[in-house]
Amino acid sequence: MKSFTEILEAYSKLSKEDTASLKKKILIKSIPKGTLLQRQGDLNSNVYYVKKGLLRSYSIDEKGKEHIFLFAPEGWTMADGESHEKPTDLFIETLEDCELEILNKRILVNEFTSATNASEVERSKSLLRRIAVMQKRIIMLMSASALERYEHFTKMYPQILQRVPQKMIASYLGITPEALSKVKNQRVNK
Amino acid sequence: MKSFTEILEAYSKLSKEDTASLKKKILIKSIPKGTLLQRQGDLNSNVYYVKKGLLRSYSIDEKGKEHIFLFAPEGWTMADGESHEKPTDLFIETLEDCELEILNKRILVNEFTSATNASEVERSKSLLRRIAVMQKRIIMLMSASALERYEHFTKMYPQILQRVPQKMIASYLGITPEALSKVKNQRVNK
DNA sequence: CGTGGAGTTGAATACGATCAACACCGGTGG
DNA sequence: CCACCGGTGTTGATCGTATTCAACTCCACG
Repeated sequence: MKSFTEILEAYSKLSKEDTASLKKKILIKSIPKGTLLQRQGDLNSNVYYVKKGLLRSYSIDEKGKEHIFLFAPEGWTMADGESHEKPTDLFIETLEDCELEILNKRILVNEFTSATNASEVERSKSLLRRIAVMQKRIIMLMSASALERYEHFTKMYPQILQRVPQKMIASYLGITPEALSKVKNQRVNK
Repeated sequence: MKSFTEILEAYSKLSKEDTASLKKKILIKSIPKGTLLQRQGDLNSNVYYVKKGLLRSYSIDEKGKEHIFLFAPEGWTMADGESHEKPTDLFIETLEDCELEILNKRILVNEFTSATNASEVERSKSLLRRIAVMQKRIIMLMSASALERYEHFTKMYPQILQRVPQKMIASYLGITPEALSKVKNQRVNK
């Protein structure tokens, strides 16, 4: 995975001024072990490229349990949040002393969108949305019981619920059809 | 979510010739319920935009079990595979009679990369790689036991294994620290 | 030293998987 | 028109895996 500056250097078609101005906005920082870089609910998140050290991102569910979402060792980038407008879902923390390249997401989006074309922006947005959906799914699979997953699904995708056989819902939720059938009964008895 | 043609129409900065040539390559097809559009291991995959109907993507694990990865109703796009060079991980199937916009991935990549700048291509690639990782993680969470997840982790991320406390590995795998400890014992007794 | 976090072990429990039997259609062919 | 069939969903009994809770060891670090 290439670092921000490497990407910028590989830039062939962006103008020199754009490249230079964006490059100025990348912070390079040394940050000690155990620092919280971002917390759940933060607006205005950053993107981190790990030059040295190790990061983790994690969420804390309603029951107070931590779920690690991703480790990012040297050469990886860590980011969270579909857009720079919505609050983040994850905490990001240094697990070792780190050297990081830090790029503010709002700046990233603004600079890039002005320097590039509409279709690519659209494409990126759609990929980011997809990532956000998958991220929520992973947290769900790690933290929620069969019942909770089902209730979440019914809320999120009522239109799909009525159009596919139950066993496929079960398969999507990661449980057996029998388990789903039983879970639905528990549910009406409340 | 915008359809391919809508995106193309929103295009402001791509040249007219590029837009027109790409537009020609989008197939619009009606496809009956129950058709397999793509199977696990296919090369040369497509991207599908659902104008009408419903798609599902799923994988089949070593034990022969199906796991639904995603439903795509009207207005969603369905795609799989990090790049057009690697074999796909998923089956894609129509669950209803569908009307689809179909765009070949290789064509998409070739046209776009020639018409856009290096940094955006780099950015897209990095997002696609991230999606591929998450996709594998979801399949893993749905299909693998604690032991299998741990063994997979040790193979994939040996460098991380030695740098973080075990309870964090457990948290990443979606199991309790106690369970991980027990799983490791089972393991040496073989 | 002594204290607290990390890891291990064991016992009891809970949750979902598996297996088997059965009810309920919806469609097909006799 | 009805009988049959396969697929879907339900229910119950049993089993297995992971969770929970508690006790204990072992360091690392003050």
